[in-house]
Amino acid sequence: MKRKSFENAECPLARSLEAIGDTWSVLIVRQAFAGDRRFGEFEKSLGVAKNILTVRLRKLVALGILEQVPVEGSAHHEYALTEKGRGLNLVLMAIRQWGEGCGGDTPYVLVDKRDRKPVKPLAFHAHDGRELAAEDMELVPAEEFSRAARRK
Amino acid sequence: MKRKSFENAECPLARSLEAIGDTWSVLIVRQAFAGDRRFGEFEKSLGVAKNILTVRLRKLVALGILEQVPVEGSAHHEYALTEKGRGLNLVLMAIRQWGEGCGGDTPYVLVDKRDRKPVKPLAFHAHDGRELAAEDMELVPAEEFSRAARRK
DNA sequence: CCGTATCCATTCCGATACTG
DNA sequence: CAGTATCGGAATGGATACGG
Repeated sequence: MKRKSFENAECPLARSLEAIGDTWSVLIVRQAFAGDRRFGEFEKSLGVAKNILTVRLRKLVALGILEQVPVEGSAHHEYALTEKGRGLNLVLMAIRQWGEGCGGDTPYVLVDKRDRKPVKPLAFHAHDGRELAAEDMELVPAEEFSRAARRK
Repeated sequence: MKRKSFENAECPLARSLEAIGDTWSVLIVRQAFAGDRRFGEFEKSLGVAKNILTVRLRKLVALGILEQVPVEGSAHHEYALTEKGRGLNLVLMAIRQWGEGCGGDTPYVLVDKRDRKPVKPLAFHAHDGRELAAEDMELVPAEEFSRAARRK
């Protein structure tokens, strides 16, 4: 039977997974951040079959994560991250940070270009700047929250 | 042919995807954060087939993301997030945050339990606290970084 | 209530050959 | 170089029936 789709899920997590819940797509985005732009670059750096790459690129373009930009002097084009696509950097880094925290070695360090110092690990911060643990937070429906805020 | 495996990839991102690059696994973890603990709870809240749920739960346990805890007075057990599993909260929230930033409505708000105020959006911060954009950062091999640090 | 076992349709993945 | 077309095998997903 057909695989269940989460496109119209009310949960933003499930909806996002429709976009990036696929391994190849994530890896393609990673390579896009690494500088890959051409079809052949993705193909070589990922070792993925052409047909699969074609489908994935199309999907990412359709989702507004990549966009095709024409190349002057060539009939072909390149794939560039859109604003939306660049927003995935945070997600990718969160995943990387999690993976490194768990047993593995740490082959990469994220550094500030300006002073070459490592960037702080991602963490939650309260409105006043306090760092928050997962247990200190709660996910509430937006509607309920705005009602509570109004009452205040 | 067999699907390519990224278990031994040198990239922590690819390795992590082996663990959480699957839609059902992520959704199961989400439900675990939401409070689901029993097999039947996951089954009902996700509407997933039993056999698939069985496989996914086993995988998550094998990966050290969930653990089985015995239930007193019952022959059965519950599934609880491990420390490693709880670390995924940041990843899930990063994905949710990204999904919300892109066109969709924002059905949920993450609030501080203490003062009920919304938690700050996730962002990168330099060592001195400055907020950083993706373009201001660079991912460098750990070895290279420690060499540079030593030279300083 | 918590799984396991089996069956079938669909989808996916990789290789290869082919086109402009 | 950048795809498209096709194919076989593998894995996945869902339904259902069964067992402790």
